Amino acid sequence: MAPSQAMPPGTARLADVARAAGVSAMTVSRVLRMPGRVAPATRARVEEAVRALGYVPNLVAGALKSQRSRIVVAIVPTLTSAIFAETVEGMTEVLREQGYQLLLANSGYAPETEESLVTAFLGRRPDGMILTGTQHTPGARAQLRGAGIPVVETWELTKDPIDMNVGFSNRAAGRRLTEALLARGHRRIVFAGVDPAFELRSRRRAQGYREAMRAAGLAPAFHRLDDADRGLTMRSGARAAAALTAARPRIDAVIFSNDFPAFGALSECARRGIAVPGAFAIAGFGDFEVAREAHPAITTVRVPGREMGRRAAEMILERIAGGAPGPRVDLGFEIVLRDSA
Amino acid sequence: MAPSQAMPPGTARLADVARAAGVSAMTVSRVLRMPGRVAPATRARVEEAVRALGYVPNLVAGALKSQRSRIVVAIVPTLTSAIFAETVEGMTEVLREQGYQLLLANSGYAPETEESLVTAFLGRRPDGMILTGTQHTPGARAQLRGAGIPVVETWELTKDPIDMNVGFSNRAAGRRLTEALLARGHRRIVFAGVDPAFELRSRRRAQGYREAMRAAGLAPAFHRLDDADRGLTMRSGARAAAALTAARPRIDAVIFSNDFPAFGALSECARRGIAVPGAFAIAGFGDFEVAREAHPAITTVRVPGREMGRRAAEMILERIAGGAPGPRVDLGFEIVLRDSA
DNA sequence: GAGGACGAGGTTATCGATAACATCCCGGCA
DNA sequence: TGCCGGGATGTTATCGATAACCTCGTCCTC
Repeated sequence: MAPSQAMPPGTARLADVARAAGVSAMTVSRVLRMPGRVAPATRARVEEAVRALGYVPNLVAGALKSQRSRIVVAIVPTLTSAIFAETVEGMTEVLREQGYQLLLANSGYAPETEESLVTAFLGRRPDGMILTGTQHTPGARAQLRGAGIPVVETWELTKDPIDMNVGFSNRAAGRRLTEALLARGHRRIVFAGVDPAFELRSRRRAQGYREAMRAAGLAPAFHRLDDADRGLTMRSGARAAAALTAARPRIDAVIFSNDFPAFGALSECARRGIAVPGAFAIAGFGDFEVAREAHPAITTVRVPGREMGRRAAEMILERIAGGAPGPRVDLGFEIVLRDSA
Repeated sequence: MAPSQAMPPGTARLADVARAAGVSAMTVSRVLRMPGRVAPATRARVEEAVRALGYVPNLVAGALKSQRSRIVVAIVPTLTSAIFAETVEGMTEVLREQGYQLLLANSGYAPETEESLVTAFLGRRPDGMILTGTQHTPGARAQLRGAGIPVVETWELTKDPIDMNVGFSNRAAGRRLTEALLARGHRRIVFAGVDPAFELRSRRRAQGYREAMRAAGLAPAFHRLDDADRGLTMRSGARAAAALTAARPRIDAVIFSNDFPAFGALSECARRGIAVPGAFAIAGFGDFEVAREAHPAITTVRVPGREMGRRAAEMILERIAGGAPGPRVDLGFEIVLRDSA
């Protein structure tokens, strides 16, 4: 008979399978979770019954009794930035192998939204939580500390993590990129980013930039991108280029806090017939595909997006398994010199 | 006393709150879910107790008893394509307002992976499921039909949906875009997409393209993008441009099944000094930001990514609430003529 | 041949909330 | 005055699985 004849959802329960196989419910449960501990003949009978009934274990019930939900929560600022999407994919890859599932939400870069998401998700009793950045409300921190589950903060390094931390130094990246531009002979270099009050990561990069400029005896300058929604758009970069290429005295180079506005600026220069990097050099951040494929290709910083997701998930799983991974992992970054600066 | 003093996770239960407030557990439950049915004075006492104990309702237990998980599952091919990410964001926006949460996974474009995800997720007893595309294994379809939950298939239209369907006609979009290029005087037009065996949506677009070509008395031609991982990359478009611009007789225009390879092709032409659209016209699909911001800007098809996500979520919620939304919603598309073709 | 170690499987008692039903109390109306 | 209706709250019985504990053989060892 067909495994999935019409049946009201959740019709088959563990007990039904047990009856069909002539064993106890516990034995069925064991077959499903620890097949090694059941005699082969019994196991075969149970597996057959599972198949015949189209039984799908109710993980909700299992989670309640066992106090392990096999769910990990991830909160990212946005999914539409390819870079966070990669981090999320990295997480799902690792979690899926271990039978864990990912509950996802985006905070829209707002810590208050993040806090309310944390509250709501904690109700699911997740086995772990992965956050983006280290900027969280005191309420969110308190709840997470109190929840007693492994927590990983990603995309930045901090000395005071809620629990664990995997990322890279945005500040060092900003500094090194600036130094690279200085080495190429640029002097009047501007940093363009969103309102630093909102985006800590971008602020850190700007900070590194400033250090490098000052160390070279030059004056740092910040240009604020006018992204209403804080999502870093190409358009905002184009507008920035329009403004900055007109500045006098002439600006040599602009470092954007993200490859998208950097690309927008590059395009704007193409439209205006401004030579890049000859008349105006451009650098970005993130090493998205568009930076590699643009013409000229964009100098940028490669960051370990997917790897951060994988490591974060691995750290959570290791802790669940009873291990004690180091609290802080620096995955580094890489300056990628291309033609645009 | 502080709301969140150190406490073993999940310490406070409904019963604890009830005791602290001097009421029964049921009353606390009512305050949380149907505040209107509790006398104001009682409600205030309960709310105070909730706050004092830092109580977070255990949704796992609630889901088990009530048979409503307030979870909706979404399966997308990939998150790294900005377009699916937008769809997912649309879903989370709508679901969050109603207290629902999104369980997410990516199938990597593989129907078999999708099926195993469906099985795994069904164990969570979700209240609804949203899939991408209409190409699913028989096993997945059977499970979903049998699960008795609302299901929405997105990004395509089908006459035989598992349950509900929201999308647009990829075929009509392909046809209309081709017609637009024909109207602009292009004759030798090639369609470039990934292996049609894998990506039904792209195949449908190619089909529309073929229809338009034949209707104009022209021979259609397909160029296969060599994307190993089926993720549509800019790089593959660049390689395609390298090959196609060398073809003799000359090719007038190429329609890419996605804006990313279209952009890659555009860049490759810039590198080679080939005039676009003069010597080689390029069109894409999706209306991603890069299409709008590239120079020249890319002619493409705007598709309602976010809106599909929102509508899919709304349809699920409406069904849960007892309504019966129409089974099929066509959100249309829009041809966006720009400079590249 | 007794002791016991171990493998296989069963029993029992929850996990924490909520649906369904029961109770109580009070005001209004005949 | 007595009865009824309904708002406010309490009681009871699960939802479906699993941790922890227990039983029963079997086979090995000294």
